[in-house]
Amino acid sequence: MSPYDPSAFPPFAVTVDLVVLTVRRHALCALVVRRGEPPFQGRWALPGGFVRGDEDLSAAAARELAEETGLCAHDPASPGSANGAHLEQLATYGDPKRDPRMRVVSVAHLVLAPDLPAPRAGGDANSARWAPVEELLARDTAFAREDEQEAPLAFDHAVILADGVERARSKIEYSSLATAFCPPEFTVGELRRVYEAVWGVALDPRNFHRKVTGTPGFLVPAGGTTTRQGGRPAQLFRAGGATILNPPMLRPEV
Amino acid sequence: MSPYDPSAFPPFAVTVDLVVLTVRRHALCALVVRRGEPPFQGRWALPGGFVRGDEDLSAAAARELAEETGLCAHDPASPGSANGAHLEQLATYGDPKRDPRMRVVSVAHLVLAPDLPAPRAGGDANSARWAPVEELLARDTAFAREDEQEAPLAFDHAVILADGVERARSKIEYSSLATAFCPPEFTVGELRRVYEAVWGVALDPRNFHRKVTGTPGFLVPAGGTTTRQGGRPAQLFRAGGATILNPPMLRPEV
DNA sequence: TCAAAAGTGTTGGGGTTACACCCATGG
DNA sequence: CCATGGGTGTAACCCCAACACTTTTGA
Repeated sequence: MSPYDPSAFPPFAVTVDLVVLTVRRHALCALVVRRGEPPFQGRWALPGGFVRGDEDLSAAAARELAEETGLCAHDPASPGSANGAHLEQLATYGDPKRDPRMRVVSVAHLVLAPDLPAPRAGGDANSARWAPVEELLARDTAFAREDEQEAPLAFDHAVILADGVERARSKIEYSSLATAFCPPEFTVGELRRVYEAVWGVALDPRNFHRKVTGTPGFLVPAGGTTTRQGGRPAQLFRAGGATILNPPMLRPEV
Repeated sequence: MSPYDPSAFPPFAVTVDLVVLTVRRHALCALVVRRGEPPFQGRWALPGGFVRGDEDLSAAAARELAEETGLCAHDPASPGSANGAHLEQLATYGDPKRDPRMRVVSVAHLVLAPDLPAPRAGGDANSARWAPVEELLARDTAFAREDEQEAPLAFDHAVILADGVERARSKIEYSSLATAFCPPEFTVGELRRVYEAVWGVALDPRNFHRKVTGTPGFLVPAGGTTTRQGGRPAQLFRAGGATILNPPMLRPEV
């Protein structure tokens, strides 16, 4: 049996699905789109689509991201343009029955973006929204056996979303990834509120300040101050070159 | 354009590749097989194969593992049989040109196994071996532009291997995964030598002992002692129920 | 003046490092 | 007896949690 023989292997459809996270109104939110076709018609789902025949996986993810949000992805592996959100591969989901139509293997990607204007989904603003993660995942469990319409996300997207959220939660512990949720210039307090929203905990502002300003390369002063959060003016920072945090930021144990 | 239309998406071949790691003679080793066919005929490659049409990704990885090594995989997600090696999904590689024959997306998996008798590759012992990862990855860079025959692993397998090794190196920091490299019963010294081999560093035996025995749930006494390492008899342990280590094991910085 | 947020100083405790020291076996 | 690895004790040190306290703005 030659490896060139097309009958030697079954054909698969390959897609990318996106877990796009942001922090809005002190809550961790994910981008979801409403499905216009069966299966799961009218239900919310993660954005995504087919990988093209000549396209790399990360390129497909970046393309879908641009199509759905207008965001410009910044894959650390292939340093792209600025203004970019963080993009990384998350995991691959290939259960034979995950799509009732055919055999689909989906390579999920994780995107972390600063707070943005309302999303657009191919120009249709009604069919895309930022939803609090807590709501999406709680609905998954609590409403599962009640109302089919209020049930989980389409396909296995609740699992993918949960995996993406968990990845984000652990990765901001030991990396500077939390700055991907912030605008280019931000204050220490704004960065702290990112951690608090993603982890769902309260952090001591004084110790947090010492920690992040005392880690070399994490933050660099941007030269100005702002009072947009009220109170005493706060120094503005940009993300520094450091990508890993050692020692890590400690997450309080609930 | 209906999603049911087969012409709406290009067909892909989907494979699993395995990064199977073990510790032999105080060195971290990976399982490689010799390719019998072009492309890369005669070169070493990671074991792997096509995913079947009705098969889950982790099931395909476990099947390939059994076929190549006789190992029984123990996927934490789907608790299987005992005697099992640790198996987890690593990452997915889908560059359009990674296989010159056709469009292949490979879902790489990471396997951690205790030291084993010489591997068998479909009964052919000559075509499979444990190779020190240092050698496999050094050859990748040092010999790349000299002798084509001594060049890197086939396809993009050097990258996949490097990613798998990096995953293993970081994961033993904050999890009890290092015990997957040990036989069912092992001593603290044997576990320490696993860490030393994977990280390529020397650890203080006294502090290591205190650390692992002082972490609740990491190790449970198995009730006996052994002198197989020489010196004073050492207590035997089994892996405890704890899977995450908090605080983590600290890796000395080079 | 007061509330709110930004910062700094200080103290106590847990965990790690480095190393002195003892224990138990095989050769 | 001595080399080898196993295991305990201890002091210095680093980092973090907790919290008192000062600074600087807007309302």
